[in-house]
Amino acid sequence: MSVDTAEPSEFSPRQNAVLEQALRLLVDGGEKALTTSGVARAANCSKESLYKWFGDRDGLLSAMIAYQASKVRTFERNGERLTAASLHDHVVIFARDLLEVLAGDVSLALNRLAIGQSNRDGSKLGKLLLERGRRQIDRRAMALIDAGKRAGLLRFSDADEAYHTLYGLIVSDLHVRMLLGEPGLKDTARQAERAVTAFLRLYGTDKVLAEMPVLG
Amino acid sequence: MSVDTAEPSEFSPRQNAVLEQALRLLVDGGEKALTTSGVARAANCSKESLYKWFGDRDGLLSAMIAYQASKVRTFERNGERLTAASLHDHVVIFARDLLEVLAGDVSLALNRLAIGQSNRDGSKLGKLLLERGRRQIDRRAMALIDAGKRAGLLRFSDADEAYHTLYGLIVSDLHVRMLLGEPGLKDTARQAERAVTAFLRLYGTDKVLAEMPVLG
DNA sequence: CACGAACCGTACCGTACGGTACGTATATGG
DNA sequence: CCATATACGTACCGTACGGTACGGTTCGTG
Repeated sequence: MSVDTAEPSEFSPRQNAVLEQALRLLVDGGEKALTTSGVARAANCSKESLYKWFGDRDGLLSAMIAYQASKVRTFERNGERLTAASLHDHVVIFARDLLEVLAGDVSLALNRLAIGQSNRDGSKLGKLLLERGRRQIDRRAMALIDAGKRAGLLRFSDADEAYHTLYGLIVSDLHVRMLLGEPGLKDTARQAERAVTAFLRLYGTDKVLAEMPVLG
Repeated sequence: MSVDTAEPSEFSPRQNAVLEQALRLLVDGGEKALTTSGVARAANCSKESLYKWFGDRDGLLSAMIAYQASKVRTFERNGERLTAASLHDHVVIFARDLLEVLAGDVSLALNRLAIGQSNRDGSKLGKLLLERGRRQIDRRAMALIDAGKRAGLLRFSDADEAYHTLYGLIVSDLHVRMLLGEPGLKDTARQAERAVTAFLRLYGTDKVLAEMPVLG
């Protein structure tokens, strides 16, 4: 039940390999397939080592989340000058990346795992998942729309509110539907484009709106 | 396209009482607390009756979803004449109701349950939850925005797309956050108001936009 | 009242999981 | 070459769950 999060090389290579196998088991068979014996067998390690490294089953689950989060790296934007067109493109890319991440096997499996246990353990895993898994993508988006504001392309008083609006426009109820087992989105590109168009129509300044097609 | 659902009194009163207790157990202690023995004890019935009525544990879970869905009734709109103000008010009320439903104890517990099992049983429960639990609210919203269009207050080509936009604006990532155990929304009224304002700005005709405050 | 169906309470069975203990192998360091 | 630490594989234990069986009880019906 460790709480502190040391970013660099949180686990040994051997432990990472074990966590990788555990994630694979989880993705393939859901939480029920994720038994300590199963993980030990799949990773060719002993249960005793599992308990030594991760404490107990919950510790293993937390470690899986931390490990997966550490794998996702989002490149920071460079300080290039934003135009209406480039802002649009960047936001579209962000939208597509977001949808792709949320629709990923491992992401869905971990979210299902955390949600399934969230009203039993005081939502410890849920917190972890939100903090570790979401921070990167949130920061990227906030930096983007902040840059848009500084370039006089976006207008808003509350950046957090604007970001949540963007998020809702992009994701809608897709995430929950996928978590419930519905087959993935058909046309993510179109969905991303629609969302960004709506977002810019809501928060874009005249400089942006001037370059957008008229409604209808 | 959808499975036929025998609406009236799907279960006997006794069975409904049992399902009520089962839901209570689920809400209080999560899926782990929902054991067949526990349900039998809480509802003062025998396990044998449980298996006779619902087949097996999955049957019980499905019955719980069906029962809960049958309890939620959304009054149909009457054909009153819509104005810009009344459309706004109706959509705000819808938004608040939607947030309230999604934040409800039982709804969250059932969604967690279905999500937790969704990659094990072929998402049978997830399908059931989406079809039974969502249809009512979807129909209500579609009827509302359709009426708005017929009254010349809204403009869109694809009603489904417009509805999903509205849904995303209202819910954003709140549903998933709550499913992950985050404490509920502070100010649902404000959230609903913001969402509806944005929605009307995107899809409202001049008749609606004329009555809205200028941006900023 | 008698009969049968439905149902309750409990005891029971097989299984499978989380967690622990132990004997063995491999590697590292003096 | 030995000593120590680390980790593997397996066997084991207690527990708790899903599902079944059975005797006793209530209740509706002729």
